[in-house]
Amino acid sequence: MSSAVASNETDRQRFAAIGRALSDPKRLCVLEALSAGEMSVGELSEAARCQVPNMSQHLSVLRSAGLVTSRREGSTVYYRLSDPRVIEAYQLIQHIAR
Amino acid sequence: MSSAVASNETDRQRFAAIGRALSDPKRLCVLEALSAGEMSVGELSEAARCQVPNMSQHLSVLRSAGLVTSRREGSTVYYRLSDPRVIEAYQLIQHIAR
DNA sequence: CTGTCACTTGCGCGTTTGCGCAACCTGTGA
DNA sequence: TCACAGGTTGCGCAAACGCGCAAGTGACAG
Repeated sequence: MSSAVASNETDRQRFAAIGRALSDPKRLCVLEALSAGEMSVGELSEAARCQVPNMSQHLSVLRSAGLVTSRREGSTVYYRLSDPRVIEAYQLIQHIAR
Repeated sequence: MSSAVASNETDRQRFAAIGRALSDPKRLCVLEALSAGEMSVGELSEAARCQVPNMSQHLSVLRSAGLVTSRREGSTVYYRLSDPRVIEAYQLIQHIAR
């Protein structure tokens, strides 16, 4: 079966976690911003027009879904996409939405 | 810009609706089932091991996100994927989750 | 040690979500 | 007309979510 799609319940829960990470406009805004490269939490919160604690929570959702990774430099934390396919998936969704 | 990803707030809300549709294991189960072809609500509820009214609500989420369409034949309603790219997107998510 | 800057975490609130259950439509056949 | 099978819709509840705000942590300069 080349179009392998079938999976078990626990797998689907992991996949659903990714779907959930993609289910909020501000988190999508973060992905768009990070597609241009690394950004700090402060910069991202400005891009999404929300407060820093709120952005930190959104980033934690994206991080536990495995879509972004973080790196600390001094007191600043930089986030980046963990996988270029994340943007591919997002673009596919954009096309599906026409 | 070939990797066009930027969008405005209202667009992102539509994209987020698709993400939300992908954020539940039972709805993903539906997409897997429908990747093999049309199915009735009763068959889908059996595949996802849930009650028919519950499945009907999940299908309504998928339908308003534009991922599935329905067709009535007698008293039976058949659902199908509205776009083959839906499965592509789901497979991408599966790969991202490893 | 004391601020201070950059984040993260905890808490409380209002809203949304998923679910079971009952009621309601809508075709189909008798 | 009646009953029934296949779906949909409405309701109520517990759990999860997004958010603002306050407090906590970590790194670094003075």
